Amino acid sequence: MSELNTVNPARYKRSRQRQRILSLLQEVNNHPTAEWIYSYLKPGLNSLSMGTVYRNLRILEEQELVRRMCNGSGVDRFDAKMEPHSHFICRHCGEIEDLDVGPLTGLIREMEVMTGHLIEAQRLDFLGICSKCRTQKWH
Amino acid sequence: MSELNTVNPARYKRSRQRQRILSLLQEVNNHPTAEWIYSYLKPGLNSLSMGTVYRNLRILEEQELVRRMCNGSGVDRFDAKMEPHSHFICRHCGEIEDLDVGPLTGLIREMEVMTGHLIEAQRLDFLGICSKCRTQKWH
DNA sequence: ATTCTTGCAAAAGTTTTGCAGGCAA
DNA sequence: TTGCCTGCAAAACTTTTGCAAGAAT
Repeated sequence: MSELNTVNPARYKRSRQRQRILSLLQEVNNHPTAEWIYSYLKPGLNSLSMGTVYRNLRILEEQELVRRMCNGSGVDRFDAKMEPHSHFICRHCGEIEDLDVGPLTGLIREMEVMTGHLIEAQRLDFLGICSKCRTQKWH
Repeated sequence: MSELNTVNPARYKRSRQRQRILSLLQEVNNHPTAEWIYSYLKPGLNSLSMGTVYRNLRILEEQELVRRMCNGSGVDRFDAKMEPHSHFICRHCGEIEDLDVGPLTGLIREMEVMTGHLIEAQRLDFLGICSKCRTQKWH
């Protein structure tokens, strides 16, 4: 299991900064931005810089330990939950919640046959108003 | 039908630039970037500027005549096909193809009951290797 | 006449990169 | 020792915005 949780050691060394970034992403479920990660880790890693955060997020993404999510806001978010799942995004408060929807196997097969493409992954987001926001008056 | 193809006239005037941007998006199916739209229209609209392109894309998006797609590249793409559909994105050549997958009604209901959220829209992308790229050696 | 729109240029905001020094193997 | 990694700062990019002039109603 620990082998799945580290970068390829033949290609990358172990650095404290990268370890902390990965551990943090694996512990939280709030799909943080690079800025949030930086602010969170900075107090315990005094010399940390944004360049390092961004560089490592790219490496972790390339090593398939982290996934990048781009919503419309222009700021990317990151997620270390790698099992296939979907997201619910509240268009009022912006909250992103994981939803356990497995791969849409039937649909994928159907699309593969119809198009001749090889489908390797899916990305499924639901947009709407979350239950908390629904109970308020503005909706 | 033409009423559905224009912005709210009580709120916005008709401008040549905006008309051209919308028409272009309704004619093509290549999910272009703002830069592509600008380059395409510039020859016939000599004074066009990028600021105008971006401003109008926002207005068209707000009027629900155009949808914004953010892939991981940091450059947004735009789509005037407003019927619910999915996308196939080739991770080799980058091509984006429309797939006619309607709303996942059953799944949406299930998720709504389970979470209490109100689901208003879905976004479904398939990622993989397109049939053209599959026939080449690099895969 | 009033209000929306444009082009231009500057600004804003996020992400990337070059470099010299530091750390890991 | 070799090569990856970091911090810093500058650069690169995409997108937004202020403003004065122009167009639409």
